[in-house]
Amino acid sequence: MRYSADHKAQTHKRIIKEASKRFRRDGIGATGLQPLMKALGLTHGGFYSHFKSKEELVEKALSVAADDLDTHCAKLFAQEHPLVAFIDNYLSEWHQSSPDQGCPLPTMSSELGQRGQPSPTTDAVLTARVTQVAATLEGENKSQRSLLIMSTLVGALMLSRSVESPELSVQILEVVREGLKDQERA
Amino acid sequence: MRYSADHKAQTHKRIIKEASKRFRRDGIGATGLQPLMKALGLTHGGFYSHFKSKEELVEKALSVAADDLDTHCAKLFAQEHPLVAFIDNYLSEWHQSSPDQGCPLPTMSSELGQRGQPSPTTDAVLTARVTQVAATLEGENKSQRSLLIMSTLVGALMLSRSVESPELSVQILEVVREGLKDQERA
DNA sequence: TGTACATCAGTGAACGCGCGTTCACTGATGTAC
DNA sequence: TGTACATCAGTGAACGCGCGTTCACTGATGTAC
Repeated sequence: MRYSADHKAQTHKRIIKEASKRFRRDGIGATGLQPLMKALGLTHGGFYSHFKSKEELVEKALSVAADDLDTHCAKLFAQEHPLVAFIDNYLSEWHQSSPDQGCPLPTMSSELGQRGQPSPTTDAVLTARVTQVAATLEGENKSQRSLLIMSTLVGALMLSRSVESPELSVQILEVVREGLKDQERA
Repeated sequence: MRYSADHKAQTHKRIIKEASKRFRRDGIGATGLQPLMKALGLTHGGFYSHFKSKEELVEKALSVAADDLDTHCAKLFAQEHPLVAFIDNYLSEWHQSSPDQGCPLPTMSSELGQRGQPSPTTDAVLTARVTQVAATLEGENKSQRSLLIMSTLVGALMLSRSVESPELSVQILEVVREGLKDQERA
């Protein structure tokens, strides 16, 4: 059943979009292609007319997650207090409970490292944020301090999501959020 | 073939030990019980005379990893400059390239969170380190500042391991290591 | 001390399952005449 | 404008594979007499 004009491109995008959500929410290994395609109302066989392997999808999905994040962050950094806006957003309860729509670093990077298939996109996402954050800083060693801030944000969000106690989870967000802002104020 | 006295206890420990390495190095999902038992010179069927499920092994292995870390950290915090020793060790190139022998937080916590089986041991490991670090601090808000330091360490190590570029990997270690020490000196 | 028996850590084949991937096929649409 | 044909996104059964788990079995050792 041949479809009109850009139907394939649409489906292609839909697969990547859904994958980029699932990879971030459940992890790469725990995301099956069969359930993924089924969720889009498609059968799994058709997958390979879009991608040559799961690995290719991983790379594309990570890339799309990176683009989403770029768009999202552009708005934050356009605000009056860009660093405050970024930190508050990164460690918001919304971000903590929406891994499928957020930064791929706390969810996907450890698995990508363990798989031995590290992606240039990981580096790109990290350096993009480091650059944006650095631009908001005053004084010396901007990029170094920015890298330190990013490490803290990624670590805090991952821990906040992984911890069993809801109180500890919230505490991590709050303490790190306020601590980081205090640090750069001083 | 019945074995002498404490033979079972020995094997039990060996399984947990090997699992705690593999879970940290490869991830939980990517670690098969069959290869794990084979690596110990055993067959996979015997696994269930030691544990009732893989999940039980995960919990025990995480617990052992936590104990290893406790022992290791006790030495560091007994040194003259405990915080410096701890930070330097946590972000050392040895730790970065030995996930199977190091802190389980950067390797296992995100997967535990994603699996929806968060473990109290995750919380225990984190709070143990937070308490130890807090005890070395001067001034106010010790536990808050300690939690911020731990988030930074965990995030930095995970990123350093996940990033593609070796230069960036080393840079993360160095910058965060020195940045954190500077911060607490000031 | 010597023999019969019970124990049970470990064996290895088998279970169903979901994985990533392949492939012959379908059939609605676009194109050519 | 109407008809014949080519295209190819998507179908769905099947592939081999490794997973976690089960289970009837083995056989060296400890125990009982």
